[in-house]
Amino acid sequence: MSGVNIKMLAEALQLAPSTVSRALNDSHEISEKTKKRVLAMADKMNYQPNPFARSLREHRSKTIAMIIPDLVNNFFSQVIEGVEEITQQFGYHLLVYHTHENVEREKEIVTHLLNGRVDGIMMSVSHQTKETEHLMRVYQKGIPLIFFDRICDSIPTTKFVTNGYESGYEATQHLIEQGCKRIAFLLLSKEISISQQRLRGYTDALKDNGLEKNEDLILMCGKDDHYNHQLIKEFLNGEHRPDGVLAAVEKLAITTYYVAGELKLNMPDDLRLVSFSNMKIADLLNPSLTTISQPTHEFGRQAASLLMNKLTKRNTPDFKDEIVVLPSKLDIRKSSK
Amino acid sequence: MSGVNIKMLAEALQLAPSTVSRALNDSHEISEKTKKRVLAMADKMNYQPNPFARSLREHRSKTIAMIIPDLVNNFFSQVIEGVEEITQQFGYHLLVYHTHENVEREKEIVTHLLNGRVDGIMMSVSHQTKETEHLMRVYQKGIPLIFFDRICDSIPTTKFVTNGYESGYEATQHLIEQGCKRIAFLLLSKEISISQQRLRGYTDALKDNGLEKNEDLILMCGKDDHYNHQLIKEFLNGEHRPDGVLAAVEKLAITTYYVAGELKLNMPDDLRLVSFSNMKIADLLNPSLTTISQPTHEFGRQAASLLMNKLTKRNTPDFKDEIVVLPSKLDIRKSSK
DNA sequence: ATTGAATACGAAATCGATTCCGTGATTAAA
DNA sequence: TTTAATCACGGAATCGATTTCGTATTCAAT
Repeated sequence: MSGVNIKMLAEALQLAPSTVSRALNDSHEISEKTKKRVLAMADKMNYQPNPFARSLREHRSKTIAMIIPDLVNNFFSQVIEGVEEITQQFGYHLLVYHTHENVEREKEIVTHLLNGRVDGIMMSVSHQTKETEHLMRVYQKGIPLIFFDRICDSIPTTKFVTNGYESGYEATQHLIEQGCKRIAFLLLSKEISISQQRLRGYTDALKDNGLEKNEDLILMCGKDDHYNHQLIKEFLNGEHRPDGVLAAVEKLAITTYYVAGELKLNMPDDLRLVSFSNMKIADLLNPSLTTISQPTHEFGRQAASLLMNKLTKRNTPDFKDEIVVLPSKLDIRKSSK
Repeated sequence: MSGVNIKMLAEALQLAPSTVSRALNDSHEISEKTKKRVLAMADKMNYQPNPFARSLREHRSKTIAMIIPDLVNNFFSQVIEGVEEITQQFGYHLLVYHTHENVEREKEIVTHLLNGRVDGIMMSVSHQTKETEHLMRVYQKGIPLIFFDRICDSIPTTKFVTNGYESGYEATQHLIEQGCKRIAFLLLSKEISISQQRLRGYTDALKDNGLEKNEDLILMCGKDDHYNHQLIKEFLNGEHRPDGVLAAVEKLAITTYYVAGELKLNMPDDLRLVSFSNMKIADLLNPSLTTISQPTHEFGRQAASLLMNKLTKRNTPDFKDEIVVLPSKLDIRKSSK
């Protein structure tokens, strides 16, 4: 049934379990000769240490958790790739949990991880998570915690974000330079926290270019695609329709494509579009989509590296309460040119 | 540092640890009154059972592993979503490992999972994994193992695949009906195992329609995008260029779009294209892409359900050595119409 | 020759939850 | 009223690896 354990190994070698354990862990207390014998026998008997016995004793699991809202948006898939690249190098295991933007689900997951199952947590909070008590408990328990993208400000730890403000500003500036006079901003009401900086960049760019800020041009969309479609359609069909659109999230840009098609609006002539997005085939859309893309793999790699460093090196100081900014990149394509 | 354990709980309640354990597990040997007291105190002291102690004792981890080649292809992201949906319902944890199409990496991962860390494994093998000894070891160890999409025939267990043959046939038939005479098939050399059925569907459809099979129309592409680009460009630029293309994987369809653009080939007039793909925005490509999409979430849900059933219900028979087929769906769009 | 320190290993406790085996008390059956 | 069964719980072993104490030997130093 189960495999060989250290006791069986010890018996086969006519040694005590303690000696075998030390030999396997390359302790200086064991002679080279014995070490070789043990290693050889362990190999021969195909010995695999029991991870739970070890974790129980050592109070660490060599496992970290990644808690994310969703995967369908390929942003997080790409981040995971980056994370996994690092954790594998360190021999750590990666548990993945989805909150599906549900705060209650997030609480459950986080609470379940309070029992030591993981040595560290990387997470992106579910939209406007107001309550932070469950996160504070993780922090106070001393479990290394890192936020990325959707961060929680009130927890004093390191957070990785992208430069939403600058990107929003840059994208808006670009649209203005292309001659847009009425630039709209599309965002998901659920994503306020992350979209807010993008929105500020947008409004500041307008202001700096002497364009009036117009609340009517800021369109709050919801979760339902069909509803958004109607909303955007009315918006783009109105008398005072915008000549430029900056979408805070990819899915709203997609909907804009559909609506533009229905309304026979020609992009970029009738409407210029820029979107925050990590789509790989922006080039292939009709017209190709100007995007602001985040350094997803870098997100994963840097956050995971910081965590791995903390977990594997002795006397590492606690994470600084700071926000690390990884710049996004504006790729201008035909939808805005 | 660490949390409260069952012994501390017992002390606070003036009970034996064994009694507390039984009360928490709702044993019939414990009176209702005591159970209530224990539950209340456990709640008050914020007791969280140690998962490693439990796993060590029970020889099960309530964790399963998902081993996949890659995530960038959103096929697997979507499957994971389906899996996670099920595992969460059962309170199971999900470990994710990527092989990056590297057989050696796959062996390492699989071998590491032989120690009981997971109760079950769901995997999609890295391309043409010829050696199956490492998989056989998992099977012989008695760890429930399920394959999906990229399966390993020689292991007698349940495998989930999609109907590549029928889809390949249907797509080819569709292209023929649209008037294509010279239909090409694009595949990745690394993906032979999975593309082979699609290829057979393609060739049979040609045969059944009285079209000659032409080896020159079957294009083996490689891993490098740039190389593929050149290859496809020469292919589509030749004198005997095809008037229809069936791409076995999405990335080759993407490259075809680029090449068609460069060569000023008009789709669908000069070239009709159909691709196996799970892209969500096929509608938005220029022209919109006709796809054969797999039921990804269903893949994840069904495979995970089968596994959960096996792990949580007593006396479940071993997985049958069978192949479950989940049909793909042809969505005809402008690239082929 | 005696003391001191390495050297190389063994015995047993430990991590925290579960469970086998008892055992005193209460209740039901004879 | 005696016997048997049931109830409700305690004690201790157990899962498998690590680690704290020991201890018997060897070797060098005084």
